[in-house]
Amino acid sequence: MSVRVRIAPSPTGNLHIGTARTALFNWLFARHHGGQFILRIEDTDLERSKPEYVENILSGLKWLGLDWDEGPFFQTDRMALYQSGIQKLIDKGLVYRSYETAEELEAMRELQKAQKIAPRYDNRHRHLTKEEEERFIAEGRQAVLRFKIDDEREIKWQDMVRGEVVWQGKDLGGDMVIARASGQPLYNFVVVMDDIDMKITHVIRGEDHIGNTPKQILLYEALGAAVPQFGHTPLILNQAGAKLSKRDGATSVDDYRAMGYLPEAFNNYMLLLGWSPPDTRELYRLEEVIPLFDSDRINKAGARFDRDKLNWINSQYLHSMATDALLELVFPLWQKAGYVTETDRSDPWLLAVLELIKTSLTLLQDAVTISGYLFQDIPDYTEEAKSVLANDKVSLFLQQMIAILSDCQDLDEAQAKAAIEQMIKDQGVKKGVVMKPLRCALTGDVHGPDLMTSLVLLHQKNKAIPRLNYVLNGFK
RNA sequence: GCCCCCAUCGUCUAGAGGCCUAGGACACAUCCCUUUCACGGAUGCGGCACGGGUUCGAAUCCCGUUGGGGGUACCA
Repeated sequence: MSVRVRIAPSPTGNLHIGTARTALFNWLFARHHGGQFILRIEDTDLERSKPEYVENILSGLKWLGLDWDEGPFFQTDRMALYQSGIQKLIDKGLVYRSYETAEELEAMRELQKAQKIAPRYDNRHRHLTKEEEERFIAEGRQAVLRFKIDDEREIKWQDMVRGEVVWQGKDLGGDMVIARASGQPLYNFVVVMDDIDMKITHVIRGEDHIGNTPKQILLYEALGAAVPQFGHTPLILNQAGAKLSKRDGATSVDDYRAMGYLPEAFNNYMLLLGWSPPDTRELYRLEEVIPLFDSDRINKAGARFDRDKLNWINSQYLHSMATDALLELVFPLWQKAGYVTETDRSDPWLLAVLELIKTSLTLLQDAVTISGYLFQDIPDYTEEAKSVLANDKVSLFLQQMIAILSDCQDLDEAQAKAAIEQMIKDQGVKKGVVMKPLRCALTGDVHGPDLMTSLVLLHQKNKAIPRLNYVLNGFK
């Protein structure tokens, strides 16, 4: 039987990192086994589901390159299916109508809490007499549908990640509601109906679902369907070691996209959070892990999300990226910063700029901040740079540089270097004595990318001489 | 409270009883490269939660303790 897995996000928020990693694992599992990866939108919670979140989830998965083979399916389109399932369970006598009010259930739980026993539904309406039921109806009560759970049952499964997991029926919280009075079916039931209908063979999901699994297994049995394989992945934790929540700042894939992470890098990082390759290599593109990926190397313990490591991976991808491909990504950012316009797109000078700053990048956005001095007419001079330029001898170097540059419009790096070496020799000073003020005058800062290349690039755009003059004229 | 899951450097992890004097990566520190900042390279720092077993031998198996996490809905 061919492998069929799914990712089933709920559109109650933007694509969450945890969902994205579950999607990644499912996608890899499907690709590894030559199976199908299905996308299903779990929008049965009418109050919290929003169309814009559906959009966000779809675009996020696409951005990551996690293409799906079937779907997206929407649960709200499949109500007829759920109705038939409910009818089936009614016919089998496995569900019953339950008439408690919210207040009654609340009171029940309060009492249980006071008695220090586990809060659970006490199955009080499981065996209602006809008279009792009629009385509730006469009172105008609405009934939910509850699925009977046998307290004596022991449920066990062989988890793909954790091995054997055993659950006692009595710990499942009593008979479970599978549909509201309105007829709206609820999560645990709907998931099972869909997974049966979509012939899902392996359910790989977060550990937070582990307690749902025994309930769902019972539903599979009740519906006379084969139980799929389950695998519960560890959770992604925040810095404090707790489940990632909205309060932890950046938790959606979108946030990371906006911050300047590459999808390849983000995938690579998520992969390493909870899965480990068979050797010590850390950098993998998706296609490369397909042959390697399987559930047996998924870790059991939760993993903290570590920005330092993500940053390092992102920088590795950025540094090794082809410069023209990188330009495609950086150009819009430069445009936004006002550094370039559409007509500059094919300017080879831009490639040279990227070539220069590439190894300094951690985030895509760094390409804007780091390259700013090359695009401005006159850079912003830092206080530190100004104090370097305050030295008397500086003007001599700057004037000599102007002379060299004026003589040679298409100066190259070797020539520039030779000229400076000559200058150093003539003056009998150390290299830094010349380089430092020159850097400050040309770039406005004491630090930055290679000075020779910067000089050439600036001169090509006729920005070098004006800057030197600007400094010589007392920053005017 | 109850149930479930988990436990190796600060973080992510390798480790399936002897290959472990516990390996790799990030971070951190130092050095090299270098006009600077980065990049790159080298070195270093740093860990098997604890207590009992089992075994000739345990990071690895078992039990307990502790710690952490998840769940406990007419949410998903």
